[in-house]
Amino acid sequence: MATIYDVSQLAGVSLATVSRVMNKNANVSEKTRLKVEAAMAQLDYKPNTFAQSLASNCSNSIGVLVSQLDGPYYGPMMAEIESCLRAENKHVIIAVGHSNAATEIDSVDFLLSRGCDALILDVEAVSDDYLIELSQGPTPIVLINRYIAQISERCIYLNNELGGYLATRHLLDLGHRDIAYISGPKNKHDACERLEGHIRALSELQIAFDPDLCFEGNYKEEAGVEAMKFLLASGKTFTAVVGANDQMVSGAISVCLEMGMKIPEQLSFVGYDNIPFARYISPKLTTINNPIHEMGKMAALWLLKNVYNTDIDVLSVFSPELVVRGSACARS
Amino acid sequence: MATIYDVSQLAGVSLATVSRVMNKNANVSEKTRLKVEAAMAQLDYKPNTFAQSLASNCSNSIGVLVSQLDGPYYGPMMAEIESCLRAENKHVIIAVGHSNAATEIDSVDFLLSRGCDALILDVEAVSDDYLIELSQGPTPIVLINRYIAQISERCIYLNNELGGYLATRHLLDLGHRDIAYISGPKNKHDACERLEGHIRALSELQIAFDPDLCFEGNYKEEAGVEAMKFLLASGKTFTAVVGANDQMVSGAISVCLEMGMKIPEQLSFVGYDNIPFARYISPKLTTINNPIHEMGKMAALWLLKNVYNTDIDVLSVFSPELVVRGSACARS
DNA sequence: CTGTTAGCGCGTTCAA
DNA sequence: TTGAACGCGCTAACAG
Repeated sequence: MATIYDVSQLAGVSLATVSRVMNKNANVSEKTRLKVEAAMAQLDYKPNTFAQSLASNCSNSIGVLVSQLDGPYYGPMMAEIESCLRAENKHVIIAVGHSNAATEIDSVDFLLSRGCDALILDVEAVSDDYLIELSQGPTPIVLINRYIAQISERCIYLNNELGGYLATRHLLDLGHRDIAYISGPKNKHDACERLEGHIRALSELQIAFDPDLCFEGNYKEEAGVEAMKFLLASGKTFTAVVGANDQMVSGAISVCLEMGMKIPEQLSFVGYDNIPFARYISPKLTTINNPIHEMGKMAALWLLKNVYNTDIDVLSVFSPELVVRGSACARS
Repeated sequence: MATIYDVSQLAGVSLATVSRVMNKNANVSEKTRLKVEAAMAQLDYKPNTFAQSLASNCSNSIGVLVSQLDGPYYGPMMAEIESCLRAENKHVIIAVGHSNAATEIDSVDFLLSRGCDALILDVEAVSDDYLIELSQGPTPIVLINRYIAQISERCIYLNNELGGYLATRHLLDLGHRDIAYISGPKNKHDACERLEGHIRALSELQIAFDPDLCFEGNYKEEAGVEAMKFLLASGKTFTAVVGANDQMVSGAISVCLEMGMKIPEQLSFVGYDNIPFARYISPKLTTINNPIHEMGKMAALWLLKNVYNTDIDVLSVFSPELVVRGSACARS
């Protein structure tokens, strides 16, 4: 493997000059620059990134911590992050937190020990205080899907409460009054916020929230089937159900269909997230769009701008939006 | 940040000794080892991975190149790879190839330039020759989802032809004789192999393959809807359709459902891959299980064993298997 | 605009 | 079993 030294010899210049042409910025005369570039090409020279990192204390790597890698949710986000960063020749190191505080902290340490220049975190179990303290450390962080007032400028966040509100509001507008709710795990911020939105929509029409009509699931399909079975067995009346994410709704719908129910005629459903599959499920899911890939993009661009001083525009904010498809209809 | 030097001072030993206790193997007396460990703890010492990599020429990082990150397919694989590698304190750097030769090659170069100790590649567009040559380079590679005879020991591979055979065979066994096929892109190995399996099953019963009953899609849901529209409009008779992956089948089913058709009574479907969502689609997909996450695991373990000499057992081989659910029934 | 010279933090001989 | 010394490949002052 050719080193910077070999290049400098071949080009007849010093190490420093070679280093200068590599790192653009400095002033090098056209002539010597061409000489050096020719030498680099001839030797097929590739800089050693470890040496660069050691000397410059910059690794050009970003750590990305997500709570899971399987499931339909994080793929689009990772894809955006990778492509934005890659375009600037940064690389991404991944870690998975499994929504578990110990694992999340361990993952952060892992990423930090790997010398990441910055971290993109989608963490759920860890405390606000931990994150605030972390944000004061030497490595910049950006939070996805979480809002902490003290470090709000580092939070890339969707208004989950509003999304929950919109979902339920849609059903209310369609005439439904008895609306069941399949919640995400109560220990997750987004799950609580979505539920709050649901309750707010209800209260606008003076409808009391009925805890018996609410089932707490874990965001997976299987929880949706459990929830539906529970709700159906409860003997309670309801003409619509809101799910805290599309996966649970799809699980819930599957049990209804299996029982021969007509969806949405007999029961309306509204989901949340608008995962790619939502439009190919039958019936097509009416849901709340969660622009998770855009949030990934924004996180990446934010870092490019604030950590690497790249000259780019960071996107503006975004809001949850209702996507009307076929899983909810007017109350008969 | 404390360095090895600080630790050596505090412990009253030399740099080399500290280095020795970090890298276990060497002989250090119990007494001095404890002294050093105490010093490391007191200083909260964390080794600088760049310096380690530079000096040892080993980065403890594995590059993983997949063709896409969104979609239901690669998530489970990435999850397995991350967890296996992470357990051994290796980290994974990701890159996306987008099934495009230039991008794939660029990604490999990118990963290589990042000093990865080894590469896990899921590439489709690049030639066999390129991969064979790459495998002779200094950085070990493992191929997922691809078989190249000359480097077979580095290929982690599912028998796609057999899977295609099983899918069609199942429909044949159910009495179907006119079977449409929604193929993946013909420039992808797995797509061709699956189709070959389909044709073999057909030929076992002396049924000629009818090109008019075959539509080439791009593995996405949307291609499934296009395919279905095309097949329905063709005027050809068929009672069943095999899709080269679950996503296209779900797209295809969605158009049938929208037209009011009864699935599977009027038309049977068999998919491929058994993506997590397959069991929550309505009707639940009969499909071919593709143990992609196990392949990811195997790739990771193989590297641990062969590159890092970790003492672990590598999994045995696996085969595609039919998963019977509700999207295909006997011909009426 | 270019060259010289120190490090960056650690692994690894080679002696002792 | 331990320590001294060198080198990994590159960046960043500082001089000129």
